[in-house]
Formats: sequence, structure tokens, C-alpha cells
Amino acid sequence: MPENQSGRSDSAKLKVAVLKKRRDFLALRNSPKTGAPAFLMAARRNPEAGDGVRVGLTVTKKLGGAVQRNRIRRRLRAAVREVFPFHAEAGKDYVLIARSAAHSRKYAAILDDVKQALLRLAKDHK
RNA sequence: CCAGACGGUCGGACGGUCGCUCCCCUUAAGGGAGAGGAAAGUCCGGGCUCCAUGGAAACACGGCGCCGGGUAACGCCCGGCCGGUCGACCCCCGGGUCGGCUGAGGGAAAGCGCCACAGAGACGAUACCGCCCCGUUUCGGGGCAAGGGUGAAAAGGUGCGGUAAGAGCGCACCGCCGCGCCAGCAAUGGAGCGGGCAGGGCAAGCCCCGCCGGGAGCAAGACCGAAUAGGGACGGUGCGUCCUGCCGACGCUGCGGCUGAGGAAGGACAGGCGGGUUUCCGCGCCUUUAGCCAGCGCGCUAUGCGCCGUCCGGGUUGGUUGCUUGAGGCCGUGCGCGAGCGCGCGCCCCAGAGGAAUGGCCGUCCCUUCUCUUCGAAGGACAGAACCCGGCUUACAGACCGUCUGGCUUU
RNA sequence: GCGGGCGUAGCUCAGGGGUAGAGCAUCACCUUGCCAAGGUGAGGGUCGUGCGUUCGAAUCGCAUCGCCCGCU
Repeated sequence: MPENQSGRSDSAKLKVAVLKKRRDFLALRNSPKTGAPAFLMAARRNPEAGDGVRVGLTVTKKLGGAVQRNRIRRRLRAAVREVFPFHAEAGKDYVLIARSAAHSRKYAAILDDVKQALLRLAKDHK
């Protein structure tokens, strides 16, 4: 896999869990954010995340009907699955808020966006 | 062959790789299944579950409405009747036949209400322009409702006769009303006889008649139940009070006082009457008539608060279930014009998530658009299951099939 | 899942079968040295969309689109 060159090795992959509770999403509202053409990313250190990370997706009704929203959610989830195990910070909660460009932007570009956003958030937090 | 209308069917195909949800099997591996015709809107009808295990009637409210059939049921579907409209043909100008499309299509001799403007007159109404007769012909009296005009609608239509002019005044055809007859399960139709003809429209206005409907909805409902907090019972223990205090579903006195239709704080912290109303029958459950205060009587030796332990009840996050085998699909066959129904001991099992799976990338083919010489580039209609069925409605690129209509070509 | 409401002038709203209206805003004129206020007048409407009932629909019925709200 080329994605692990600047990140962890295969053996050190992080476990990625799903963020489910509404209060966890609300807690992320005032956390540091960074933007990308296809989404907005917020992160927050949370002991409940444990060794891995937890990720939640937000796709609002403003972005379209159920078909459009499903497609956006699936593309973002595929990107998260590829990038997060190697570049995310352990013990953190992440939330990605989708924007309308997530529907038509090239998948390779989204992969790069996710990676850059993770690096930016890690640097800001120091 | 092309175009249009209507109806029906389908609605991208195959493969590689990395993943997701469920099921099977398992040490691991592995195998199988995985969105729609509308899954949508939530407009109807049911199943299922709860509302206490109920029953009956009336009222209110809501819905439906030609007839027959289909169905678990329907406001759906099928067939028929009648009406409207379009086309073709027949034909004595009126009508008939066939075909397509279409109709929320009971009742206006139960009652109430509305019918603006225009117009002379608009609901059981009317004589403006007129027509005709008579008279002292600018005018008056009488007769008429055929013609003009208004209007959505003006008291049957057309023709002939008739008349002073007219009029169902008379006649023929059509329409209308009544009567029985025939055909049909019925809606309705047919011919006959009689009557010269009788005033409308709106019920998607109130309403009348007939029929139907108890309410809520899988976040229904059932089960298991952590930590913490809190409730109850019992036991132990410490302290306070017994000049007392406290309790009582004990009683009395006080036209006593204060508070009371609330405030503050905290909390998941148990609650109330019983289907929209009424009546009748029958039944279950809860509560004790606001509390505090003062005094008296009676009763009790305890009682209150804190801590510890055991048990019990409630039930939150959460988990399990309901949850997918069903008015099921396919094939064959019989009945029926059809919607559909029956049969086979025929074949099949076909999504079951819960911040919610069916996705990412790549290749070949099929379409569409662009460039148009190729190479090539972009894209794939409408749209995503959430308890399950039957319908309706709405959205939809393109392909195919059938019926009808029109055009062109050929024989 | 269940239920309710609203779409009318640029804005806020009346009108519930018979010619579409009010206030504010806009424009013009009067008034003033100028502006504001005031006065007079004018323009501005697919009544969200479609189909139907009716002689006639913003109004009645059905469907549809958009927005808002409540309960669980």
C-alpha cells in the first residue's frame, strides 16, 4: 500500500470505530476544524476512544435526496477506511461533515484531502 | 417505413480485486444471499399488537354512492348500462351503426339556501323593439308570444297546415310524461297504448336516503436487566426527644390563625381513572375528602434522624425479541369475455440493517452526448427497503411488443 | 410513524362563489431655498402549479410542489 509511506507500518494500524452517540457529535461542535473541498473535519481528544480512533460522518439533507446522501457517505467512508489507520492520531474522535463537492470530486483527490486534513489537525493541536 | 394516442413488458450486462451486513459451517479457511417498479408521496384498504377480557343501543363526526361481478377488504380492479366528446360510415336536412377517448354517474314532486351583471322579464317570472285588429291614426283600447335583442339559462325542436296576427291550435317525425307488456340477475333497453306537453340549474352548498367506520400505532408490544441515585420491608447500632414527642382510615372544640388554584430547588424517580358523548347491563382498580397550627379527650411506649446489612418492588442507558414463510414467487393445467379462482401433495426460499450493509478502484461490451476522419473524452432516466401485504397517485432516459389513427412507398 | 397549518402586489396581511383589496414601500406632482414630514394621483398580480365542479373559482373538490409547526 502506498499510503503507509509517510505514516505507520501495516502492523501498527489503528482500529477505527464508529461514533454513534449524539452527545459525542455535539461535543465536537467547538473543536478545532479544518476544511477541504469535499468536507469539513473536526477532531477532539477523548479517553473513550481508547487505543484507536472513532469517526462519525454527517451528511445533511441539504446535500440531496437519499440516493445522493448514501453515495456521499459511502465514498467518504471508503476514504476514511483507506487513510485513517495510517495517519490519524490515536485516542481521538473525528467528525467529517460532508459538502456538496463530495458527490462529484475525484476519489483520489478525496484521499489526499483526508490525509492533508489529518496532518493539519495534528499540527494545530501541538 | 415514419409520426401520434392508448395499453403492456423491461429498465444496463459480464468479470477481477480490496471491503461491508446477515446466514451456514468452522481451529483457521471457506461457502451462500444482499434495494424498487415505483422501495417515494403517505391518499385509501387489511393483517398484526396494545388500549381492562366486555356486550348493546342512540347521537355526533368522517367517508363512500349507476348495475353486476372479483377480493381478506377497499375510495381498487373487471364486465355491462347511461351520458359527454372525437373520427369513420349509412342516410330523407333529423337520426342511426361502429370504433377511440372520457365521466366523484343516488336523491332537486322532504325542506332550507344561492342564481351576480346584462336584460322588458330569472323562478311558478315577462312584453322593450315588435306583429295584428279597432278607433277621433303624434296617441288610445284590445289580441299575440312566431321574429329581433340580453343572458350560462327565457316555458319542447323541425316541417306542413292553420290564423286578423299568432299559439301543440291541428297533424307528421324526434324529444317528454303516464300505463302495463316483452328482454335482462340488475342498471337499463325495446316496441305498443294513452296524454298535446305539464317550469329550470346547483347537492365537489346545507341536507335526505342507503352502506361502512371503536382508538392508537412495530418508537405497537413482550422479555432480561449494569453502575449510580432513589423507594419499601426487616434486623442491628448511635444520637435526640419523652416537662414531652409522635402516630391514628380515633373523637371533639375553635364562626381561631397561617398557607393554599402556587414559589424555589432537584429528578429517569412510579399514579388514575377506564376508547368522542350519553344511557343501560356487567366488572376491575385506586384514593380517603388539602395540609399545617392551638387546646382537650382517648390510645401507644416508643418515635424521629443518621449509619451498616439482607431482601423486595419500580425501571433508565443497554441487550434480546417482535423480524420476516407470506392473502409468497415460478411452472403446468382447468374454469371464466375479464378482473380472477381452483388444482398439482410440482419446483423455489428471494434483504432484514439499527449513526443504519448492498461500496471504492480497474477491465470488456451496450447505449447517450461532444469532437466528428480516426484516436478519444464525459456520462448512464427516476430514484435507496426499515413490521408486512393489496391498491391508488406522482417521478422516469431509453428499448421492445400489441391495438387504433394519419402520412409515404410498393403490389 | 402519526397529526396540523400556510402559499394573494417588492414586504406584512385582508378577502371563503359574481370587477382582487388595505397598510408600508416605489414613481410623478403639489408644498419648501433644499431635505424630511404632509397632501394629491399613478403604476405594479400566472391569487404556488395542474385537473375538475359550476354560467362563472383567489374562494368549492382532488392531485401535486414548496415552507413551517406539534406529538411519539
